[in-house]
Amino acid sequence: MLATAREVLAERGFAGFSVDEVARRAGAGKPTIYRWWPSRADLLLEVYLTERSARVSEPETGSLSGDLAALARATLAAWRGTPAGAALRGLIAEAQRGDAALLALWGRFLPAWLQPVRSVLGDAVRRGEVDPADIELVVELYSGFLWRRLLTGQTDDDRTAIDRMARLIASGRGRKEPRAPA
Amino acid sequence: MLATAREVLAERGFAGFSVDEVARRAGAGKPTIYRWWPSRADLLLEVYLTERSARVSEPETGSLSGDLAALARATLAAWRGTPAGAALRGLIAEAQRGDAALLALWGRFLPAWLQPVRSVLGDAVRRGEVDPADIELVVELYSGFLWRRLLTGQTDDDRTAIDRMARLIASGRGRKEPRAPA
DNA sequence: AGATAACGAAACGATCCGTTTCGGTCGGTG
DNA sequence: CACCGACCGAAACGGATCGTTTCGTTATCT
Repeated sequence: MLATAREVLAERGFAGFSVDEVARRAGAGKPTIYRWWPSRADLLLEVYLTERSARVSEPETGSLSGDLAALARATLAAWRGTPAGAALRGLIAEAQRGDAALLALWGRFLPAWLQPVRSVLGDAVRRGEVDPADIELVVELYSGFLWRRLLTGQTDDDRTAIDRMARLIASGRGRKEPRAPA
Repeated sequence: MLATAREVLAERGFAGFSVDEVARRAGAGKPTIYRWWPSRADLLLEVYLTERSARVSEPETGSLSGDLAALARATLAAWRGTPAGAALRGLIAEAQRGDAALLALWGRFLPAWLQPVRSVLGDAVRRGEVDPADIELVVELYSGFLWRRLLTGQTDDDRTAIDRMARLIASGRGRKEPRAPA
């Protein structure tokens, strides 16, 4: 079932992803699909989560900028090479309808999605590389960078741009008084 | 006509924005709407452009971080207080369908949208505040920050976050070798 | 005044979501 | 071995929306 959804997303992208299409290909009835997933968005979400958790693992390069770059590259690779990218594009697009159920789903999904970045940032804080007060800023800039690339279809592995992004974000100059180097 | 579209967007957001609804309220026929705008997205786009060009003007604070912060706050204010925010949310959502015409529209719109940031960055380059090679990075981080906020509904005037974002982005530490101050 | 173009209203074809209905197939039971 | 009930695929339905077509009316221009 999920396999069929993945297949449709991979072949025709979010544009060609409809519940009817998935049901047809799976040789299943729509009621059966709606038995397990309350809405199309839930189906997209599950496709994304399974796909992504299987692919992206926590990097350990020793520096925040290295970790951020590795994480970003792995995420983009997963978006590029699996239906995860199409699924997330669909989720973001659908969330703009403002449906209450969608927003609830979103509220549960966003923190889960941000978990790897927060983990990497936690390490950096422990190393004294980042002021805890800067965490939210870094999370926002990092996710904004990746989402914008996803939504505009730029999921290619642009190493130099990603490295620059990671270095700038990790440089931590957002505070009024930069900390003296340890 | 545009006034009615603005009104619908303002009252019911992108969720309640349909061509039929606009036609009904305007006392006009749908064919008349489609005579001027080839698709719903074009209508959204024009609402956005008129709304935004009337509101956001180029800041001149003398520093890149100041300009970026002012620009970001003005943009968020326009999104918050006018139908422009709802219109852009709709445009971004609709673009995810991958329709060819949509992508063409997007290709013309994105550069126009980025023009104010690029202008501010041009000033900073002339002042020697920014390496021209960093322009794309700053543009990406700035737009990613704002879009992410728009798409998640966080259009409030979060001064401290915006200032931090502007300072970090403007600090220009993304290069391998930071330029020596002039 | 008469012809022509534009326009509002309504209906249409197509697509899609999410729900309901129907008929057949499989399990377990007396 | 015969029967009953739950599940499921298929199909149809109701509702919404986009973009198009048709039609009668109105307003404009000659």
